Amino acid sequence: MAPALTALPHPSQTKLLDAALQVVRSKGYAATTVDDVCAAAGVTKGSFFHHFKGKQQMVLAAVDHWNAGTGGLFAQAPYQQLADPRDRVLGYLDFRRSLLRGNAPDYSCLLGTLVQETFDTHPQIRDACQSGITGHAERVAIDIAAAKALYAPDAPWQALTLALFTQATLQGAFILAKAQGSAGIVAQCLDHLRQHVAHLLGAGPLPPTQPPSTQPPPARRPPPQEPAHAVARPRKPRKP
Amino acid sequence: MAPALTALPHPSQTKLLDAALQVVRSKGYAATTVDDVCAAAGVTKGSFFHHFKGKQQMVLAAVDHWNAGTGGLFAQAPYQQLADPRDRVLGYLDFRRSLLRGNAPDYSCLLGTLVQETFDTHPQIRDACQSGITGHAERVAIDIAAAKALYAPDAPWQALTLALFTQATLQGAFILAKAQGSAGIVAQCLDHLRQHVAHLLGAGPLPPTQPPSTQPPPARRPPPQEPAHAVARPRKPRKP
DNA sequence: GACACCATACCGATCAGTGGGTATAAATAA
DNA sequence: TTATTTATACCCACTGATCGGTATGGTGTC
Repeated sequence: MAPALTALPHPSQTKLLDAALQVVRSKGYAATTVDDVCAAAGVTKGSFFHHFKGKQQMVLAAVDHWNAGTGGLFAQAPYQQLADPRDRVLGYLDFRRSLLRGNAPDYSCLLGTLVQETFDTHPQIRDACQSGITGHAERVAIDIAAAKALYAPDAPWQALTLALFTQATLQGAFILAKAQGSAGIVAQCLDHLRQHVAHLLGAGPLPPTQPPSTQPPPARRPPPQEPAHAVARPRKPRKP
Repeated sequence: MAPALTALPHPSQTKLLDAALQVVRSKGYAATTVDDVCAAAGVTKGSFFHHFKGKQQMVLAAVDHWNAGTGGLFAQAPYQQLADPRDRVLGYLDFRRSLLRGNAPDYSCLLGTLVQETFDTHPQIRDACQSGITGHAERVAIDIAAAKALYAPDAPWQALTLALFTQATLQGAFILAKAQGSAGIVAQCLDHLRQHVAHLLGAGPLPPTQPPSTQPPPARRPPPQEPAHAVARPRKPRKP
């Protein structure tokens, strides 16, 4: 399906989808009511059912909306400019860390939240989440595979499996962050993840680009030394 | 027959709690109805509300029931008999792998499923899950700390943080398993996790207890005794 | 007036929870 | 011994509220 020249989405529709991203990540799918989404978007139910066939179809559209947003976010991220694929892989993890602002509904993943409670009851939602997660992992795996070819060509592990491992760790870290009400655990998991990935890719314990920064108590930002590295404050998570 | 000081739970109550573990892990908290649990337990609603004050209180009791069950499971596990704490840590990960039988509702974690959709709306449930997850991680961290004292006393990482990292990876792997309808990804994540932990604890790439067995493509669980689920597709297309 | 968009009242289904009843058995009174 | 009370466990019909979805009508714009 190529929506190249299809109608530009109406502002109300975008407001509803943005609201859905926030509400669903806060309350889950089943507990999210249509009225919740309408209230968060500032529109009425009539508008909702004008733009969407029903709740499930709206959530499927929200998954596409999410994939489009995150896809653009990572495609534009500064780490993509790094020449060395290993630097891009580690830069990806550091970029993930830089996104940890606000509360769990702001930085956690819509797809992981959704699939958890719908995998057995809503096959379409499950499949949409599955393809979103796998698609993202495959994009990460491209850089991993390039780095592996350079630095660990004979290692027995697979690039896609390592990419899925990073996604699993992030998804699980979001769960722990929700449980303890703090994003600190996500940063600590990213520390371990970075160390493991760096080790698999032949980087020393102190990588050439930056120290791994395994400080348990706080979640401090690692100061990058890359040139074109402005403050990564993009526009993925919406709403306060 | 002198009963214990604490009243022995009635069989119907235990049946309801066991049913709740299964149903909640399948459908999540909000989508689980009291009638669902009663039907799965083979009792009626009257019995349900005789034993529990309401749905939320029943789930809180189910969390305790879960913690008691898993606590006993890990306390009795054979790896606990190993003398070397590092062997116990790696044995714990291998034991987690051995639990991957059946479908996602059978091997995934109640606490992670619950906290994902209740952390913002049901603080009591969130706190119960948080203490359950943290308590389990702290028990794992005891062996990790002992192994670290033996094999990596000066390493900069913390035992509890590594234990939480293992929990995050498992929780996230469960999410991916739900998305792709297969437990293979959990086994692959456990391979990576085992390698990272072994590396941090100074163990060689080939551990002494068992090979890591990184089969990349299918990673199907070999059907042990059950000839039942040759095809893991018993999904019921529930009406949205 | 044709159409996209939005507002509001309403409907039908669902579900947590209740009210009120039965069954059984142990303890207690006769 | 028999009768009565008490307590636990259980069942079922019902209800009040909620929520997804609909019906209908209004408003602006081409």
